[in-house]
Amino acid sequence: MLMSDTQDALFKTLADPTRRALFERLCREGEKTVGALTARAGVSQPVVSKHLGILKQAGLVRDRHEGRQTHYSAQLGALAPLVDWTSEMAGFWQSRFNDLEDLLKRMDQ
Amino acid sequence: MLMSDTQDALFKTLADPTRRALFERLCREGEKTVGALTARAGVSQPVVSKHLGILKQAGLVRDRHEGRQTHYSAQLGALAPLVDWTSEMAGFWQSRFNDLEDLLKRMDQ
DNA sequence: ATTCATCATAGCTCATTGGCTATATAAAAA
DNA sequence: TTTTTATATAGCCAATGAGCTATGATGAAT
Repeated sequence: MLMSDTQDALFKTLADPTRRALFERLCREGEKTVGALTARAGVSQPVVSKHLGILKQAGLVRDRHEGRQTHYSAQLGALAPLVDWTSEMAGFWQSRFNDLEDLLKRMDQ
Repeated sequence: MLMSDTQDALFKTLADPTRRALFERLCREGEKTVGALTARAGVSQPVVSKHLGILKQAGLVRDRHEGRQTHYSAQLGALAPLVDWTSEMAGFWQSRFNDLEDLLKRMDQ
């Protein structure tokens, strides 16, 4: 799997507000059951389950089964590719500004 | 405009691979015309223009008109809310971990 | 054994959106 | 002035996806 696919999955996964809110709650409040998450999600339980499945597939959460309930928790390390990507973009930006040749090239065109 | 709206716009804007590729090229290679971008985008010129419009609306690029061509360039500062968000999530994570650490320390005594 | 509680899956619908072609706009060239 | 070039806009279509309800699967409780 290419890194760009990982980035794509991350951006796509976090692009949905409901899904991002679920992930944020897990980051803020720690492990939660599907029921607890549903209670304040503003959408139905199947929708919550679906979103959690997508978050899991992106590596952003993990699940732990305990009896008949499933506990979800945030996997913060999964955000690393996103941080890397932004750093990379910032790096390109800076190197272009520090590179006199490119600067002159742009003034020349 | 709320910050969460900004984050939403950023994530949504960068979720599309074609759009993200355009932004990446502008970060890597600096200012480009629509024509230059279209030449390697793999999609038609109107599609490129549309994506650039969306990137502009999200504050990720700016445009400069020169004669009959439009030059686009990346506005890296627009990524700040994204960096802030990831930092915030990491912060919640860390503080919860520290709370747990403190709790365990107290239980240990 | 039966019922209840919890979560996941299936199937549907509607809105969004990314792609296209055709065309409008506007500047430069002929 | 007419034509060509560069970009933007309009309008269409097909695919995606986020929501719903209904139901399946499974563990706990009665």
